[in-house]
Amino acid sequence: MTTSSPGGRDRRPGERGDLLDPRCPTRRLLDRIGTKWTSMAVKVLAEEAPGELRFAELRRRIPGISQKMLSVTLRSLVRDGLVARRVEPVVPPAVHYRLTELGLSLEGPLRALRVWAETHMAEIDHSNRLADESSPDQRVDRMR
Amino acid sequence: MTTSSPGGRDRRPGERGDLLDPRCPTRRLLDRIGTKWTSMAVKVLAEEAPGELRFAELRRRIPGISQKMLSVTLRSLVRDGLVARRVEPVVPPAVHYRLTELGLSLEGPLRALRVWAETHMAEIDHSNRLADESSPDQRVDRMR
DNA sequence: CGGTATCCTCAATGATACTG
DNA sequence: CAGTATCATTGAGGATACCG
Repeated sequence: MTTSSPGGRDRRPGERGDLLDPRCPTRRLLDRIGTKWTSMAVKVLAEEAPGELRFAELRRRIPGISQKMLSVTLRSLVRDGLVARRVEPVVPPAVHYRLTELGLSLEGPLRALRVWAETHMAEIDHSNRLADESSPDQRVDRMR
Repeated sequence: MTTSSPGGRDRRPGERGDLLDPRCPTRRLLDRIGTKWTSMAVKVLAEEAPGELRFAELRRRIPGISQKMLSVTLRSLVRDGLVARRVEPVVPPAVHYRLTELGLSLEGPLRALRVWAETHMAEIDHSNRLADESSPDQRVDRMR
C-alpha cells in the first residue's frame, strides 16, 4: 500500500490542508497491514503467543522474507506499538519479539480476513479465469 | 501493496516454481484490498446496497480519487467478481455498479477491520509519538 | 546474532489530454 | 457520461555487502 503520496499530497496525522480524507483510520491501517509482510509477521507472532520469538526464528517462519524486510517490518510494528522488542544483553545479542495487547487485538479482524480469503479466493480465481477467456480479443484492440 | 514482484518473482495463480509461498490467499487478498481505493469503493457500494451507483456517483463519494483510478479499481473489482457492472444502452452511456454476493460477503471482515482501525488508531498514533520524542537523536546518527 | 547501508527495479498512482 | 491513452513520479521491496 502506499500511504504517502506518489503524485499527490498526504500528511502526517497532525497536518491538515488535504483535499481528500487526510487521516482515514482504515486507509492508514490498510497501508500498514497491506504491506507485504506485516500481516504474516503478526500471524506468526500470534500463533506463538504468549511466547516470544527471536529474529532468526521469525525469519524461519516467514518463508521468503529477507533480513532487511523482516527488520523493516518489525521496526514498524514496534513503532506502532503492536509488537514489543526485548533485548537480552548477552554476548551474541538475543532479541525477542512478542505481540502487545494492541497487536493481539488486531488478530481477530486479521483472522476473519484470512478465513474469508481461504474461503473465497477460489471464486475470485474462477471469476478471473472467466474474464480471461471471454475477452482477450476485445482487450487486444482496445488496450495495448 | 504489491503482489507482483518489484525485485523478485511472483506468478499468476497457476504458475509454480516460487521459493516463497506462491498463492497464499491472505496475501493475495491483502494485495487487492490494500490497494489504495479498493476498500473504499467496496465500502461505498456496500452502504448503497442493494442499490447501484453510477460511475460519477461513485467518484463523488470517494473524495480524491481520479477518474483513472476509479476506472482501474472498478475494472479490477469486476474482474474479481466482487462487483457487477451493468450498462444501460442509452445515449450518454449510463453504467451502474453494485456489489455481487461475493463482494457483499467481504464487507463483514472489512467492517471489522474498519472498526478496529477507528478504535485503535489513536493508540498507534500515540505509540508513534512516543517513538518520535524518545529517539530522534539516535535515529539521526544511525539512519539518514 | 541481528541488524544497517546502498543500489536498483518496478508496479501503483497521479496528471493530463483525448474519445465513443 | 464513462472511460482510455500517455507520461512522470514515488516508494515498497529485493540483492548484496558490511558491522557491533
